[in-house]
Amino acid sequence: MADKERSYDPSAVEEKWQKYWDDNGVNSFTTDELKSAEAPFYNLMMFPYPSAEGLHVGNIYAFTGADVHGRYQRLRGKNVFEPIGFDAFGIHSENFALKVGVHPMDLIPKNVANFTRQLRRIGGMFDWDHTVDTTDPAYYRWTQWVFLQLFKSGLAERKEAPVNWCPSCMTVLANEQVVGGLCERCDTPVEQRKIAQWFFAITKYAQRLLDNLDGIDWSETTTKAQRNWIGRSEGAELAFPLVPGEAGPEPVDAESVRARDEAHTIRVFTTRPDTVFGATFMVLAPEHPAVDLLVTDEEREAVEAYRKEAAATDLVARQKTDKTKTGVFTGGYCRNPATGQAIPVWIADYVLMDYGTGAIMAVPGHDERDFEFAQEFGLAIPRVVAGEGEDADTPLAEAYVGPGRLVNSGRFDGMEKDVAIRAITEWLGERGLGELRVNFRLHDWCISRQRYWGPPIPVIHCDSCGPVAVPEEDLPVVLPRVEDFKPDDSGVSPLARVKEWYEVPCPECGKPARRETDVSDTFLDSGWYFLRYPSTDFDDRPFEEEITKRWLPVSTYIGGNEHAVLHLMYSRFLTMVLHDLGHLEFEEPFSRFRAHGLIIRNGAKMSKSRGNVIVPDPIIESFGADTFRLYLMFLGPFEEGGDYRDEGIEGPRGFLYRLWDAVLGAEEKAPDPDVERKLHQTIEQVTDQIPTLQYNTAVAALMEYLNTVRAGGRTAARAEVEPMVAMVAPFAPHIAEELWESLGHQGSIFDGNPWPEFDPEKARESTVEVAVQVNGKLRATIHVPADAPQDVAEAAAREQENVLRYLEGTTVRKVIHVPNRLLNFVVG
RNA sequence: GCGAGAGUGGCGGAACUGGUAGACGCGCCAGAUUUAGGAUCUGGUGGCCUUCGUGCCGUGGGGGUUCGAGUCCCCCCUUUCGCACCA
Repeated sequence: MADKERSYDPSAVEEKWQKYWDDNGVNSFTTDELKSAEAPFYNLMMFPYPSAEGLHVGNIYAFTGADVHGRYQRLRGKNVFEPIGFDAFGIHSENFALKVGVHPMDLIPKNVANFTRQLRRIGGMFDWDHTVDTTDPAYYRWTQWVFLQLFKSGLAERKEAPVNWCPSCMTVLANEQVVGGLCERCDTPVEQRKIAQWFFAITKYAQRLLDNLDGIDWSETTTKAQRNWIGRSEGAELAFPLVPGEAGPEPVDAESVRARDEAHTIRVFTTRPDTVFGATFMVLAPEHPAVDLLVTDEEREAVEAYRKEAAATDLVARQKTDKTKTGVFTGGYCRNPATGQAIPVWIADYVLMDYGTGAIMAVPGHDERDFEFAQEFGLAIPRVVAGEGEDADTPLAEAYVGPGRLVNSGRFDGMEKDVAIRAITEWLGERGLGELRVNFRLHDWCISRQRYWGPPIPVIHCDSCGPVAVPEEDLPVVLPRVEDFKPDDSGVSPLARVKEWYEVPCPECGKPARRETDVSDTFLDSGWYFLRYPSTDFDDRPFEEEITKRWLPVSTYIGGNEHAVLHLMYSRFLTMVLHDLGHLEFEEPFSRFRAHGLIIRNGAKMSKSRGNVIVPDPIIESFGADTFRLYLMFLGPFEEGGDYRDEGIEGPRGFLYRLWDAVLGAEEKAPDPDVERKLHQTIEQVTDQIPTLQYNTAVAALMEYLNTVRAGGRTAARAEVEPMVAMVAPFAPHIAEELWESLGHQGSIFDGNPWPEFDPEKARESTVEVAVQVNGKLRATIHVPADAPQDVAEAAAREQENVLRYLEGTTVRKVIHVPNRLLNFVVG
C-alpha cells in the first residue's frame, strides 16, 4: 500500500474534512428533515457570550464534551441536532464596547465571526444553518413576544425595587460593577436607590419548580443547588398588634385586639412559632413601612439616621455577615400575641425587607442572631425550650436551637417542640393571630435593566391607559443605534434620551405616550433560546409546532454549574409559563442535564491577571483539533474537570500518530484471537462509558487497545482496527473520517452506522487470574479456566509453594471464593 | 456559619455490588537508532531493607465493622465550589 508511506498531517486532514462537512451539509438539517426525523436527538450546549478574546478553553472543553456525546449518538444511528449560537446582549459586551470606544453593533459581529471561525476549527458537529444571535432583531422579536405573554397573563408586574447607585458617576450599577461596596470605575461608595422595575412572578411557580426536580434527570449537584435557591421553609405567620400610646402590659382581649386597627398589626414569618413565648422584642427591616407608624418623637432622629445609613450601604455590602449587630429602638411597642406583653420594636439591618414579611419576632434565647442582638443592647434573654437535662431556669450561655420541651410557655409547658409548633399556631389562629405558612427564599425575577445593550421591553406607558403592551404585529421594537450609549445621571436607560424613539402614540387610545426605555435582562434572552434553534427557518412564529413537538424537550443539555440556579431556573420557569398558556406540550425544557467540571492549569486556576490562561489557537495550530479534543477529554473526569498540563498533550498526540500508522499499515488477514478478545472488551467499555460522559476512561481503554494491537511491533489486521476508528470518531472526528476513507468507505463515517457490536462471547477470557490470599494477604496468583468452581481453584492454589508455606501448621477454618477474582484461606 | 464535593505514586488520574491499589497518560531511568539534540522504538518506574523475599509498609489522620476496607460506620484535619444575617 502506498498509503503506508503517508504520514499524518493534522492540519491538512482537518481542513479537508471541515470543508467536506460544510460542502455536503453533513451536519445540517433542512426544514423537511427536521419535520420528519425518525430518531431525533436534541444535543444542546450552553451558548457562549462572544467576547473579544475569543473562545476560552473552558468553552472548548464544554463544547467538545457535548460534541463527543452528540457524535456518539449519531454513530449509533440517531438524528442528532446540535446547534450553537451567541448570547451577545448584556452588560459584558456593553462595558467592553465602552472601554474600547467601539459601538457594540460594530463590535459584536466581529466577535461572532471570530467565534464562528474557532468553533468550526475545533470540529464541532454544529448545524450552521440553525444558529441564533440574541442581538438579531429576528431573534429578539420573539424575546419580546415572550415578555408579552407574561405581561398579558399578569405574570409581569411593575414595582419599586432598589438598585445600586453610584453618586459620583450618577448611574445605576449592576451587582458585578460593585467591588467591595465601591463603584468599580471611580471607587465611590455605592448607595441604593429605588426605581420602578419589571418583575416576573417566578415565586408563584416556586413549589412547582421544586416538585418537578424529582422527575428530571439532572446532575445531582445542580438539583441540590436549585432546591437551595428555591429555599422552601415551613413555619407560621404570626400577628403582633401594635400598642398605641404608652407602653406597658395590658390584658389581652380577643375582641379589642380585633377591633384595633387591622392595619396596625405587624406580621412576622417564623419557623419557630413554638418559641413565641420567648419573643421579647421585635425587629423590623429599616425599610419596613410600619416604622413610620411606630416611631416616637424622641427616637425619630436616631431612627432616621439609621435608616439613611442602611440605605446608603450598597446592596452587596449590606449582606455581609460577621459584623456586629447594629440597630435602634423605634420607641414603639407591639403586643406578643401569646404572652400579651408589650414588647419593644427595633429596626436593624440584619432583618431583610425582601424575605418573609420584613419583620421578625426576636427570640434571643433560641436564635443565634437575636441572641447576639440582645446581648449587644442589653435585652432580656428568657428560656422557653429546655433540652436534655435542662429546665426552665437553666441559664443560657448561647442561643439553644436544639430539640426539647417547652418551658415558661403557659399551658404549653412540657410539650415537645415539634408538636408545639402546630399547637401554638392553631391556638393563635383561633384569634386570627396566626396560621401555618410556607415561605420561599426565591425572589421574583427583576428583568429591567437601565441600560442600552439589550432588547427594549415592549411596553408603552400612557397617561390614561397605564402600561400597554406593544401589539404583537408591531414587534420587534428595534433597539435604535445610539452613538452615546453611556449610562448617565438620569438614572434611566440611555434610550430615555432618544426622544424620536420613545415618543409614540398609545396603541389603545392613540394619545401621545412613551415607550418603556429599560431593556430586558440577558437571562430572558437565554431563557428560551433552545426553543428557537430548530425553528429559525420560520419568521412568523417563535417556534414551529410540528418541529417543536418532534425535537423538544432537549435530550441532553451540557453546561457549567455556574448557571445551576439562574439560567436553568429561568428557563424552567419560562417553559412552564409557555406550557400553561398553551404554547408548549411539555413543562420541563431539559430532560437530562449534566454539569461539566472546570479546567485548571498546572494546579492553578486560570486568570488573566495571573497570565496563565490557555490560548487555544496556537495549540490547535501546532497539534491539531483532534489531539486537543482528545487531550481535553482525557485529562480528567468530564463532570469534575481536570488539570491541564502543557506536556500532557504529548500522550494523545502520540496515540493519534500510532493509530494512523496502525490503520494505514493494516493487512487483510484474520484477526488475532487475543486481540479480538481485547477488542470486544474495549467495545463493551467504551459503549458503556461514552453515554455516561466517562470520557477519560473511555479514551484510556482505546489507548490500551491500541497498545495491544501493536504489541511487539506486530502489523494489525484490518478487522482489528476498523472498529477502533469508529470508536475514536467522537473524540477525533477528522482523523476518523480520513482513516475511514482510507479503509475504502464512501461518505462520512458519521453517516455510515459504523459502531461495532459488542459480542460477549468474543470478549470472554478462557483463563483468568485469581488472587490467592491467606488471611486476607496476597500470597500467590493462579491461572484457572474461567468460571472454575471452588474445588478447582482451591486445588490449584494448594499447589503453590508460597501458599503452602503459609498454610503449614494451621487449620483452615473457612475458604472464601469469589469466582474469577479471589480465593482467601482463613486460618487460625 | 450553612450546603455540596474532593483528599490515592514526582504529576494528571484508574479501581465493578467491599475482593490482586496505582489502569491509561505525563515525567523520570536504562537501552536501541542518531554526528549531536529532538523525534521514534524497547524495557523499567509507590516506599522501605546489611534479609531483594511474590518480605514488610502503603489510598489525609485516628478509631470501628469484616475472612478481606481507597470503597461501609463514627470522630478529626485539609481543600475546592456555591450560598452567605433567609428568621
